[in-house]
Amino acid sequence: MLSQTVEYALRAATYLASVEGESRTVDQIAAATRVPVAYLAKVMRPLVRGKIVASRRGVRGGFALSRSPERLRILEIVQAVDPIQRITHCPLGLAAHGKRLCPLHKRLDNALAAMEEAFAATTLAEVLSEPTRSVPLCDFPAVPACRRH
Amino acid sequence: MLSQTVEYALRAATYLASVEGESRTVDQIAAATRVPVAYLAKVMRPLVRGKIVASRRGVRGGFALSRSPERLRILEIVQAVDPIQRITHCPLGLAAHGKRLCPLHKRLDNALAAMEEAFAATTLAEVLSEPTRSVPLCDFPAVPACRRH
DNA sequence: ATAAAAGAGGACATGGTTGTCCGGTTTTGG
DNA sequence: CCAAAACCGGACAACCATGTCCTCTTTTAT
Repeated sequence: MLSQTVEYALRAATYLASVEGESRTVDQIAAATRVPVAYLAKVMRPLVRGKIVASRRGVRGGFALSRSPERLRILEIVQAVDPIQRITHCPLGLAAHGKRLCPLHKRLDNALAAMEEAFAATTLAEVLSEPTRSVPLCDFPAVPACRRH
Repeated sequence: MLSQTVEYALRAATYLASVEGESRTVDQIAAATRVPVAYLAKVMRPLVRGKIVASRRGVRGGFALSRSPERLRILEIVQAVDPIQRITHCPLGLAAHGKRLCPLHKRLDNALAAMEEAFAATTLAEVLSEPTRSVPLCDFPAVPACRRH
């Protein structure tokens, strides 16, 4: 239902939020979030293009959130990586209705809207500061920051 | 986001609802709903297994809704054909939290729940008797019933 | 200047979804 | 009983999502 890509992107973003704007390499993010490194590298690209994260190449490079977690809604991450396709016209393609959705597809679009709404309702900051005592992304052990140097 | 399979199943069910419990062959349903015949045949099988529709083989056979549209929620069709996988435990697989969902996945599951809720909120009958003047499944022309005989 | 670190991007493998096809089985009408 | 109608089920093709790998480019430290 939700793609792996979305899952991975959200894990990465949550992790980057948890280190408070600091920069982390793909390897660090992958290790922390249990995502295949090589694939995560691909997932990060649309996040960069979508200005969710900023990337820096070269030594001491990596990825960092480009906005504060308070201003980053989960929906933005989803849309950057695997956009929710709202139904804007009848997939049957008959022009007779003009732009009006038929009842069935109106309902389907409502369902998509509900999901979109759920994603729009939460910021990354809220995920981090959940009222519960649990740690985001389960309690994967604190990941060492840059150990070199 | 929503699979083709779900889309097709819902079209088929809506069509069968629109003919008031009468039986229709795969070919008739496919023509009415603009779905590839051979694939629709596959989609119908889980609907049969899920008791959404009943099938009859042989001459004058076909598919018919096994319940009245008032009692058929869209969600049931979705679940029969391509079940919404709710998130019941952290996909990171760490046992430390026990059965508790981490904040991120709680939110994701909320989104899935919202979608599930939207599907559960509507019956096929409601799709057919939409307050708007539009015809379900767009206005594909009335499909002739069994012309033989 | 050079070497190492790290992201960017493309080529390729794998698996699941979508879609086609065909033979088998059940049912009905004559 | 026989033939036609129709669903059942499995084999196979095409395509996209997922995942791996390798090379290129950028950047920094020495």
